[in-house]
Amino acid sequence: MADPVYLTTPLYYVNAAPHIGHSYTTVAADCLARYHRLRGDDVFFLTGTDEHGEKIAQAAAVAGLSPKAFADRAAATFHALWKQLGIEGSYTRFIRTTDPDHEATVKTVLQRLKPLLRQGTYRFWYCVPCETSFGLSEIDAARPACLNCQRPVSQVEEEDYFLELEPHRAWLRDVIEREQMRIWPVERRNEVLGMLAQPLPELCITRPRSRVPWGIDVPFSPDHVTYVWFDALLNYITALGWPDDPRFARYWQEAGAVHLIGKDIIRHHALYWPIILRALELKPPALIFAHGWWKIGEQKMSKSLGNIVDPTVVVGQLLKEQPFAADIYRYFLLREVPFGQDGAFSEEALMKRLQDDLANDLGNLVNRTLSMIQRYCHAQTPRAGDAISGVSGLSAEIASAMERLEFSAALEAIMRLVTQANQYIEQTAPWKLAKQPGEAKTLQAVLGTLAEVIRIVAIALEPFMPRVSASIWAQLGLGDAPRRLSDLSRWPALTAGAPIGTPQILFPLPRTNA
RNA sequence: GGCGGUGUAGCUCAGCUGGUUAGAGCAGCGGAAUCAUAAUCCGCGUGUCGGGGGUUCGAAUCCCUCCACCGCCA
Repeated sequence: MADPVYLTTPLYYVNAAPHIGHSYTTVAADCLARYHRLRGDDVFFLTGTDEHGEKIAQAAAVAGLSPKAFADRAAATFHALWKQLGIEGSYTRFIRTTDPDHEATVKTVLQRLKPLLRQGTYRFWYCVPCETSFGLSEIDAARPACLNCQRPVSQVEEEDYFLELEPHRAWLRDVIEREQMRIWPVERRNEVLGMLAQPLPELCITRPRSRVPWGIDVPFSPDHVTYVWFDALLNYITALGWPDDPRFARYWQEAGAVHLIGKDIIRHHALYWPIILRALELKPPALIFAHGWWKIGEQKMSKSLGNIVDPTVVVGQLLKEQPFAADIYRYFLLREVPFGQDGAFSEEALMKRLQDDLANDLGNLVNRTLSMIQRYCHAQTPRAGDAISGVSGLSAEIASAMERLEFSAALEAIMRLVTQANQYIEQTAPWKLAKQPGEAKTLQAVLGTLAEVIRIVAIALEPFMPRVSASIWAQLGLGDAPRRLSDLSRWPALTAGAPIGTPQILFPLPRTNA
């Protein structure tokens, strides 16, 4: 039967609008989810929003809203973005940490862990004007200044509940070294192992309600709410209906979780999370993949620099002339940089990918082929000749790339086939064959071969550019026929004589006025 | 300060456990073609593989050291 797969993005913290980084993780997860579905796997794909904590309460106050109303609005923004990027409908659930089932899960977990918790004193830095706290290690004790406003911060103490991590350190190191929990890319794994070379401090998992009122109740202490990260991580099991839902057995225990995250939250996912799970006697995730950051040109993206890239602007404005703007953006994110490394976003780089890879190579290949079929074959699918050389290895190449989450490598392989098809056209020169009546059969075979290649490209592109893939599919006249990964290695698969669809320019480019 | 990483063509990078003339994409230069969105295709790279030293018959690939940059931890 179909293999279960459990994929997650982090729950995005709703204190700020979604930016390119949020979209990166979700696009990658969607691509992986689509790939698995194309393969026939049974995918549970989870994303959502993280809505508790002091920063949300603050942002809400600034907006003049209740925290919940603020979070509602923010969650809607994320929803809308995923819709725009072709991801809505792909995720199995959009979970919010304010969802009732999640709050119930958190409370259940706290009850279960209560015997393991220790009450103690939590020390941290606090900026009174910002109402923001910072961990002890975040602030330079020699010059204690707020990370937001640079004003002086002071150390504060409060009574909280702690979960001990140190007793689990040796176990965790073992689990990572034996690859029972994989951490990719390997640099991140090394970092985590580095963290595990020293004793782990306790994890403070509550906050006093008096200071942070916006959080999930701690069932055994009316004076406390749950620390937002502790709350947020648990979503991964809430969504599967832990503890009793059969989906939990299927997707968590059987499949093993694949968590896609940004490298900034590796600690929470690779240290805290598996230990929390162990305390609950649950197995750790199967894979944590921490991707890199998008820099803007040479610079780090930051609020203070004012250079935050809003995907809505990229898709809705920069690419507004494009019928497949979202797919172009997706292609750029997944193709430009190997997953795991930092990348540089720029309008020039985006436009270059659009023009070179998509319009000139891919779009042109589809268009020139279909227009020749229209002209030379009465718009009927010709019978294919032999496959061109790049076809046979593609399936394995994609499989091996996707297994390692090397999205850019998979796209590179697909685009290599596109280039080979363009080369094939030059070599066979169908327009010359068309002028030689004796070559009619060869002409048909050549164009049939090209149609098959385009069919294969369309299937292979589905996870990356679903709408472009669907358009190519329609242009081939395949309509509602499902795309399946297994058809990647079928040759030929098209029905000779079947009518093709209407050719459509995939990536219209403005005339170059040079 | 501790741990780890990186430094290869103008740019971004591949080069695994050492072995024929060090590669790709992009950019650049020259040419061909006209089916196609002036889109495509072909040809062209003498790079001190960061510096120095060492191991080896042989090193970009191993070891030492120095320099520069980066990450994580403290």
